[in-house]
Amino acid sequence: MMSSDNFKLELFNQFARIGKALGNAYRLEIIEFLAQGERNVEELATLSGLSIANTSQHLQQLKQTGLVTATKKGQYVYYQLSNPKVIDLFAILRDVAEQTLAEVNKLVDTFLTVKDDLEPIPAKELLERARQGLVTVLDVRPPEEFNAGHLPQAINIPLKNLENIYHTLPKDKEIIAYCRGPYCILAYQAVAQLRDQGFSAYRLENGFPEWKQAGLPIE
Amino acid sequence: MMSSDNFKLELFNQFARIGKALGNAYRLEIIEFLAQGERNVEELATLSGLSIANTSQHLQQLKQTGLVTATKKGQYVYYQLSNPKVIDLFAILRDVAEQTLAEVNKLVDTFLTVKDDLEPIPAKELLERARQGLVTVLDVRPPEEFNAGHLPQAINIPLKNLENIYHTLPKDKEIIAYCRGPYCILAYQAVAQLRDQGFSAYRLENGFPEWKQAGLPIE
DNA sequence: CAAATATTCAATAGAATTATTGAATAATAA
DNA sequence: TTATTATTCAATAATTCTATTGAATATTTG
Repeated sequence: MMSSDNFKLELFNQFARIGKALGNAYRLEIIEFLAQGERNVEELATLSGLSIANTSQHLQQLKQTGLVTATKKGQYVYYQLSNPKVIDLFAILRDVAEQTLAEVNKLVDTFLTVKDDLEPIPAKELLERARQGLVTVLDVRPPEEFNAGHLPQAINIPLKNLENIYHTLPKDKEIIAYCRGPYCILAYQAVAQLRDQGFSAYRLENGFPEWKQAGLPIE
Repeated sequence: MMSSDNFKLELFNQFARIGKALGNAYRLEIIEFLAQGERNVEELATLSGLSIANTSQHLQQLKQTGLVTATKKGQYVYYQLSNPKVIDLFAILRDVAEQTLAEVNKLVDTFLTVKDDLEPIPAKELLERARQGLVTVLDVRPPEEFNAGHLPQAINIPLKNLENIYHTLPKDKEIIAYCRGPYCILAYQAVAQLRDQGFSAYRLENGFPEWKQAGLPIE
């Protein structure tokens, strides 16, 4: 019979497995990608810039700790987050990092120079204003992520297309841009470009996964 | 100027530092001890069974990731959690582990055989019943953790003293025992012993730190 | 049936992590 | 001032982690 000290150590070793799984930048990035919707190995490798073998290795680790699940479709293996709480876990990990690691703030201050987040108006108010056509909600993620789920009334203009399309946007409406998460550069760059063109543009602080996890409506 | 890919990788490397810090069973245990109140190196070494040098090494890592802070008092260095959100982070990490790692449930089912948690009666109701003297709230942590903070109306009987003291407890009142966290064995063992002696005893599901983080009153 | 494609596995090398041991440092007590 | 105590540092060895490379496996296409 296992002693209570051994039991506790074994149990905490299991908890530590989750910590280890999150202890690598690429695996965190994969989690962020999967938070937008399921992806296959090749897509994840391309998105992250890793080799396919290395991507598969990281996915095996995430799978073995139960953070992701896999589904075979033909010869493609699609990966999903196993549980929406993984989004909450990553969100609070980022939050803690933001508050405890000076380097996070230094990086953000240096690189993400478009400062003002959207004033934290209630999500319900944003939804109502969007419904009334008073603001443009702009999703700058790739189309397949938009298709997997997005904010109600959102339009999808991936950042790389923005330069060619912004002139079709009404200038008399505020634009609220959002992306994969709170540190997604695409939303920052979109807001910067739009402001350069005279638009009144802001960034939603969180991304689509956090919005969804908050129980807010999605399409 | 840092490219946006580099920026993202650097930022996620910072997030990964938090994951790595949590990727070791002993550091998680230290976090759980510090969640009850500040401790010095020697105390933490004794509680965890690690050498003082090794304990200090783990503490340096936790300090460098900002999860703990240190305060010198005479020749003693006292460590604290830097931020109560670290308790939330550990709680959700456990929660995710519970849902994704079969081994967690296997360990718990095998070792913690006293099954019924307290029915999830609202904390407010528990508090009111304690105030009216209808239940006994029993804190089985060591006295220094009890002194650092505890549930209102709680009495402190460390598990090792319970055998000699339980006869002083009123048998006509339910006993609600709590400890350091949801998997703390001391509360399980207390409940088992009390039931053996004919008491109507249950375990509070969470520990003192989670109670506190929920904004519930403490003494 | 063979070729192509997607993915995983296995082996390897280098880097990172962890525990141990002894030395060094800082603060207090005698 | 010296001895004691508490803690940290540094070096080392063992273990674990990560990326790479090539092979193996599974599925689809021609």
